[in-house]
Amino acid sequence: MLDKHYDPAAVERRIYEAWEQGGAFKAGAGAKPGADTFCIVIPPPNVTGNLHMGHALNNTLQDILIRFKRMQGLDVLWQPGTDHAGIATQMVVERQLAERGEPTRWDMGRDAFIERIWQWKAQSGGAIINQLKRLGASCDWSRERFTMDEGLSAAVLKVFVQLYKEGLIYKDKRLVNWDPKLLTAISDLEVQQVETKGHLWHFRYPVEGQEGRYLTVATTRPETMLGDTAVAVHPEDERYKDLIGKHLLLPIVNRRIPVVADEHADPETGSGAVKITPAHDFNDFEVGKRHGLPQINVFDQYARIISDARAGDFGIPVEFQGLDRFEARKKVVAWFEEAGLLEKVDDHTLMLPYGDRSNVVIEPWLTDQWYVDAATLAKPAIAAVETGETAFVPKAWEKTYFEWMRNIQPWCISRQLWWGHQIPAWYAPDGHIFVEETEAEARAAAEVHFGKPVELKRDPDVLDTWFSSALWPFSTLGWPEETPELARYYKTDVLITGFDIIFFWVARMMMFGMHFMKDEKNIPEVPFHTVYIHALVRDEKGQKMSKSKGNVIDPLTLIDQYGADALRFTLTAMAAQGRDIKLSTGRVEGYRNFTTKLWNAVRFAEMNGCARDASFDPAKVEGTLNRWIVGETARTADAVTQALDAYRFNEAAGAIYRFVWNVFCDWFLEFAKPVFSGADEAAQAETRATAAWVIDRICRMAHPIMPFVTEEIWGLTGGTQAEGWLVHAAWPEDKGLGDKDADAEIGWVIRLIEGVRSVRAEMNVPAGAKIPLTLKGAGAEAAARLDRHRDLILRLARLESADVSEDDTAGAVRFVHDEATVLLPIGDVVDLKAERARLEKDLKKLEGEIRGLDAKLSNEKFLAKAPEEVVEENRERKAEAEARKAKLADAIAQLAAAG
RNA sequence: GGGCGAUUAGCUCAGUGGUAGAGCGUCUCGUUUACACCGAGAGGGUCGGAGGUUCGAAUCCUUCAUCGCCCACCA
Repeated sequence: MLDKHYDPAAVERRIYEAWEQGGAFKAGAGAKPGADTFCIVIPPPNVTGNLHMGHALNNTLQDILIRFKRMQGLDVLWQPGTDHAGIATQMVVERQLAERGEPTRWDMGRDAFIERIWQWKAQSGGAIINQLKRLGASCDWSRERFTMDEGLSAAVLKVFVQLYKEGLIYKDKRLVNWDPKLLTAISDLEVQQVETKGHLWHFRYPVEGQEGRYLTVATTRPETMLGDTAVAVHPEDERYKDLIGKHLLLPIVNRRIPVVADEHADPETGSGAVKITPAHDFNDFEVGKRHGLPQINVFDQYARIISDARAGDFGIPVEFQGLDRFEARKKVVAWFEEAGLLEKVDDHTLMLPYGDRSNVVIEPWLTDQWYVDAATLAKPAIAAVETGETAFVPKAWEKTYFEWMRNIQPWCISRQLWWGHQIPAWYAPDGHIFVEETEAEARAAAEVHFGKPVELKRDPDVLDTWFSSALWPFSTLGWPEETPELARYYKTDVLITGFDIIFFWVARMMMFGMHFMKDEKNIPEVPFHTVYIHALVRDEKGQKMSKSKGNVIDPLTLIDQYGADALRFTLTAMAAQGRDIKLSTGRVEGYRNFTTKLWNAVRFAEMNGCARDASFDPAKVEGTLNRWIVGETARTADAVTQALDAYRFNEAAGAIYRFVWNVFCDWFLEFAKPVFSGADEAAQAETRATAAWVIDRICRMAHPIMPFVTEEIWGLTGGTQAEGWLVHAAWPEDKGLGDKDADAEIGWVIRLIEGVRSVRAEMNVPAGAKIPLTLKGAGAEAAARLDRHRDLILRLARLESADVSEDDTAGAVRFVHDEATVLLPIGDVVDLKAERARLEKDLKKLEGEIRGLDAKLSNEKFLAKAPEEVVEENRERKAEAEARKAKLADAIAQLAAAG
């Protein structure tokens, strides 16, 4: 016996545990023999992470596809795992050390610190895996991987070494985005440009040999002037043309710097003269290279002014040495002001680069780093999307992908961290680099090179976390080993992710996948044929959820409150192919109510003895009601299938919602009530079996979206004996069921009941009052329909009687129902004036409709150019409207006669 | 500076050439073989503005307005 309210908290844990213990999600479980494969690799969440709303949406959508394909009998693998998240994880553990007053990572040393992180991972890492389970994710957990586990690390080494030997990975000294808090380089993608209100300082630089003449430069970064090695002006700029080739005397450091002509200087901007600091600005770096300027690095790794021997060489006064960059800025500005060389200060809005993890201003800094030649790797990855080998859904995202990939910059992959894949490069004392998968191989190579053994030192840096993520679609399947899984499931099918990850991850998987994986004809093979890009989840006001704003909705709280199914259904229903989802808890509550509604419908069916009948054949039902609901069910299942095939998740959810609530509950079950309590045993038996069959179909088609409640119902209604878990039950393929006669007849009854209800409510007929109904002018079919369904019409319209008759009752309330007029003689209750007003309102509306249709149908161009079926449809509508109009006019006349 | 997107009922959003929809909220009525996490009914929109294409436009095009996002080295 089902409880009155479904209790997700109690049911979900039990069911998930049973699924897992029963191996329900194992690769290939439940597949038909010889079935095709369907594989999704999960976007690996950070091992430090907690499930947020974005994960909930992302994994709900993946789970829907996985469960859908699994039920269709495919050999399904949903490959799970987590990401070691280099910076994030190292920060978490460092913070923990600080909180506990334990030694810092510097105190304990690299090996001990890494060991410490592994301990942390064993204890508290991967909480998100359990959270994914609470959401209902049906991953093959027996295959869970971690980007730092042995196999994946081997894959990383192999990829790095091969790319190095192919010349696609190289080391270079150039400006990088340096994070002076985390003390590491980061890639362009990890830099966030933030609009900031600042100032533009105008400094006067004295011209050498021309007493009293100055060249004014404008800068947003005064402190970098200590490293200036030139000033650039536009070659055509008349104001400064005579100064080109002359020299300036750089204040404070008394450095003699040239005025160079360079297109980079824009006469319209600032003063038209640009200070050039090649070691601290990306543009200036390029200008410096063009003019062979020295690169003077005035910052240390903390972005403080250097204070070692070089400081003196560069002429940096002692009082500036060791200052933080922002302190140095103040001091430089003060110096210029005092010296009378500060021309003016303007307010200025500029974009400042911030590190996405550290949230400090990033410093362009000159260092040696490792780079991937992304431009070369991007070429086949671009072509694969151009040819459609991999397609984005929605397609508009391809444009974003192309734009980035066609302008791709070298990818800086080295990080000055400890947690991650250490770069497999060893240095000989003379600086010669040996890149091999193991130290032994590096030694051997060095011995060959030098003709004798030499001492080697390994590069201390680790790789960008996204480097290992880029291998995820094949490394998780076993590569570089030639595993059966790799052969079977690569290429994978669909990748589901948010648009913010297209550059970080999707593009890089495309590049690496195509470089390392080849099909049987040795042609590069993409990692997946479809990339589904979903929206970002925001709060109900449309703001990005963030801890600092305090507007974070925790999916686990919602699961506790409303159940995982309700959350999943909400996210699915809102997953239209757009940019973002504004989530409100009211919506979740609404879909929680939906699960309760479904639950109660099943409970009602159970109370009325509806049980599965193995011999039931939906194609052979006889009762009109049953033929109708069988057809509705099949149509809904078909709509859901089509929606899921097209990744229109919201449409699938909408179809199920409407069918369960507005068709099955509102009408079928109500219509079934008189049958259940009636005397016709044959009809009763068929209706019971039909109801049970429909519930079975609902369970199946709703299972991908709401797996828990459907599995529970399926089990309680005897599903498990027949087919095992609902997880593995066959997806409904009931096309062609139902018939038009039944649809027409049930539709007629529904409209009749709705008509009566509407009139009753509008005329304020007390809900408890039973009134007689007369159907006037009814044809034979209408009379028969009334006869066949009299019981339930009486019941649902709250009537005393319902008969066909040509007798008119003066003063009856009336409405038009197809060819007939419905008369409801409600005697004293009728307010004739109100009734007349009601009818005239209807008439007016109808006349407006007819006018519109007339205009269309008398338009010759419309008749000539519109498709025949549209014209025909309009004709029918007009005929119908005219008939209704005549009936209404008649009704008003009757009323006038009565009054 | 370049690109993308949004603007539809009080709110949150579907719909993307052929009779304007849902959820929530509002109002009225209601315990009738499940469900008040319910049922019945009602009200509510010139689909951001202006042009255009079309027999027909919320839907396609142009333009304007407002809001948002992404990319970019402008001192």
